[in-house]
Amino acid sequence: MKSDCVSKSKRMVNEMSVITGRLRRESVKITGPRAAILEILRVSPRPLTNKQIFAALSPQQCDLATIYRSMHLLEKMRIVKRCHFHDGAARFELIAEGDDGHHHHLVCISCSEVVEIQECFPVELENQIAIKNGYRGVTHKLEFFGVCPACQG
Amino acid sequence: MKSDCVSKSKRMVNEMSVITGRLRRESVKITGPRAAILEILRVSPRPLTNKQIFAALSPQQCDLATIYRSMHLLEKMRIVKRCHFHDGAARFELIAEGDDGHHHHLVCISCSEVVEIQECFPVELENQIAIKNGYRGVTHKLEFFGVCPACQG
DNA sequence: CTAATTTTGCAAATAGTTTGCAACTAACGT
DNA sequence: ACGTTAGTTGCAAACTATTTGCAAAATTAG
Repeated sequence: MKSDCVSKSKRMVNEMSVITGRLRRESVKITGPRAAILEILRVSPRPLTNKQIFAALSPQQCDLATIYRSMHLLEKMRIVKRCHFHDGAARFELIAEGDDGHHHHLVCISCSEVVEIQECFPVELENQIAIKNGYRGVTHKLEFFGVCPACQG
Repeated sequence: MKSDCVSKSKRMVNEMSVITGRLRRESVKITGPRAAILEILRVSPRPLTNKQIFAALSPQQCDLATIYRSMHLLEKMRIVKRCHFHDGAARFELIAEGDDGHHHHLVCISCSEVVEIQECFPVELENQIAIKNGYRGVTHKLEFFGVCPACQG
């Protein structure tokens, strides 16, 4: 039995072998760039922009265009989730296997610190909205913004 | 008393005179481009991108850059609200005088039809989130996405 | 009407993202 | 281990949204 006693966080579930298994299953090649990108995301405590991922890679480990292409692929495979903090750049974070990746963030408008939020928009209310308007397959995008403790003057 | 019996919608409150009054009060000049832009927004049933506003104007009534600048100004003055449907371009809609402009949208992922939604994320829940994380001045951005009645195969 | 000041048009600069294409490589079968 | 082959990558160029410098033009106060 492992002596590793890191708290059972989402990150523990995202073992590289689990992810690469999923890739293989869908006959997506596990290349150097992809492994490197996934490793960056795996250890990041917050969603990253493509540029941030690029910067986190060892010098020229892969092209920025490859990161963009990888994120599209991983997003389609539901391995990463795209989120928008409305500063112009998309951000990505790993979705744990088995998790639907649906959660939200609280972002500091001053220092950009990001907290993952478990609370969600009430399902019944969302259903009501869908029914009232005749829409099907309704989902939502929700992000919170405020000033973090450290940035409160 | 007016015989006009259009339903008392948000649009009725946005009389041009009311808006120009606000501009004058803050010594912002009422120029041709600004009046034209505001008129476009006033009659639009949905938020518009800068490019859509530009297209809606009479041929070369104003430059695209002027629209961008105007939207920044109007946003700062809280005359328009910026919203994001996550398709790469910001959209803007008029905020009625007295209204805080806080509401959300339900967007069809197929035809982009937009419905304005009155339901909102529960305040108590938002407060809980703020307190739990020590954040101040917490607000949120929320948009719904689904398939509208007309697009349901 | 004129001065003072703001605003605009135009063009060029940014920033994020996408794409064509030839060179490259992981994965599979042998 | 080795070649085949389809999926991938790097590079550069193209695109889209947005911003900005600056001289010319327009609004408003007096």
